[in-house]
Amino acid sequence: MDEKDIRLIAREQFDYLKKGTVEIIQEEELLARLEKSIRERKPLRVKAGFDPTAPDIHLGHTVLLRKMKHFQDLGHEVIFLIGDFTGLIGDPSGRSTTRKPMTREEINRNAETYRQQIFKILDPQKTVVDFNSRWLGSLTSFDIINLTAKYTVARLLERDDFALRLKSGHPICVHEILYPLMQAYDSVALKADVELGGTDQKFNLLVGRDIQREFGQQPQIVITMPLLEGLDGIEKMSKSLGNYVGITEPPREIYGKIMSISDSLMFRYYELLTDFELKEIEAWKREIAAGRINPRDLKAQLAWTIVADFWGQEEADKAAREFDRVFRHKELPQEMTEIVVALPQAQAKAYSYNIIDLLVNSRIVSSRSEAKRLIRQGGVDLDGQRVDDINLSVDFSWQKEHILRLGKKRFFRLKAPTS
RNA sequence: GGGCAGGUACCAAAGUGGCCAAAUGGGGCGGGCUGUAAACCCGCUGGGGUAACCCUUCGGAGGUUCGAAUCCUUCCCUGCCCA
Repeated sequence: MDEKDIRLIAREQFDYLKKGTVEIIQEEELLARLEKSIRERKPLRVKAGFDPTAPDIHLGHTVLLRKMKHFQDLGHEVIFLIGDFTGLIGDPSGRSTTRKPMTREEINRNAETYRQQIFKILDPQKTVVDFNSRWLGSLTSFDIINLTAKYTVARLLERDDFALRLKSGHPICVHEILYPLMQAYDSVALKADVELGGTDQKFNLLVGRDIQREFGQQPQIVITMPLLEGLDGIEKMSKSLGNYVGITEPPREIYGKIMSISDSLMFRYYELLTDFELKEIEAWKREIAAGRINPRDLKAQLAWTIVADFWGQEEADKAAREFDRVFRHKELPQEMTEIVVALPQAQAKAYSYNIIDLLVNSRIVSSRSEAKRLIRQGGVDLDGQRVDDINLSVDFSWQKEHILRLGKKRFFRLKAPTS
């Protein structure tokens, strides 16, 4: 292979990798390193760190995972680093308050869940899963002092999160300041060529470059990926905000959640979560503006595609059918949560139960006040009839089951006790 | 170690003796409109009660008072300034 070919292939790889990124620091460095990798037949070491806080991987994570996959497609070595040690500290990124440190057990459990989930996207054969406690856990106090001596307080405090907290009078603990240094040291330990992260990680990733240089290594190339907005379209997708879609959620849930996003968010999701070409997506926008495409159909295609990614096409078809059935044709879902009604004998009068008791005792709602509130607001439906009387008694003596609907989305099949 | 300012519901933030289950905004939930859209409009958002009303809540624990989120004591937590 001559130099010209090498340059050509490197360029091709570069373009493939650049798609969807926010920033590559530095582009020329990446190009140069791709060339070197091809020339020496040595794959690049690509690192991405994950905090073991969320037991569920959601679509937000997949933006990054998909980029990791792209590196794998090109034969590079991808290291999925579970920050089990740094998890004990808590990443201050984007935080206005100190993160609560996790326990060892929680971290282990979450780490295991990660392992089980990431291979829905990454190639298990080509993925190295590592834990940073492997090296961080055995650093001596001396090592740590030595590490901290390589950076200044001012540089650590200049980052936005800290500056903001400092200004608004929120506490910053010393261990939080140390976080970026620890993450940077991961790059040293792994001799990373590239580190991937969300845009919120930019600061940490850059510290990695500086620290690697201090340790006599060539600084890693930093690639940042956009943060995916959550279902609300405003905040970033996160478990704690509850605006997320977990990749292990049932197909129907994923489908439904995607269908509920706004049209503008839909395009964002297309861009970051599917392999559709940007050109095609832009064309759709024009078609919608011209009234030639119903955005609903496009959204259905998005929902289908995402479900198919994680559950296969058959499940995606099923989810789509079920969705149409329940929400377009207003029919009952095929599967509903079944609840066997069981009330204390004293309250059971010939298998006739008060609606409030029914809701509370079957734990569908958490208090009697809430049950009343729901009924008064017209949010409770029994066998297709809106319940407007909070004293309604539900008869199970001749009819063995009832269909209960709460709001628009929650369905229950209530069954009489079998005894 | 000293001085000052704070800690209010899911979050932010008013309230500084009774009119406070606690303004307002956000979030959430329900209804309307719709494409389960989004946006928008209306309502609800501690618990018990059909209701009158009662019970629990304003960092923790005590106290003053007929009555405390509000006053006092003490403890815990946070920020700022000084050392």
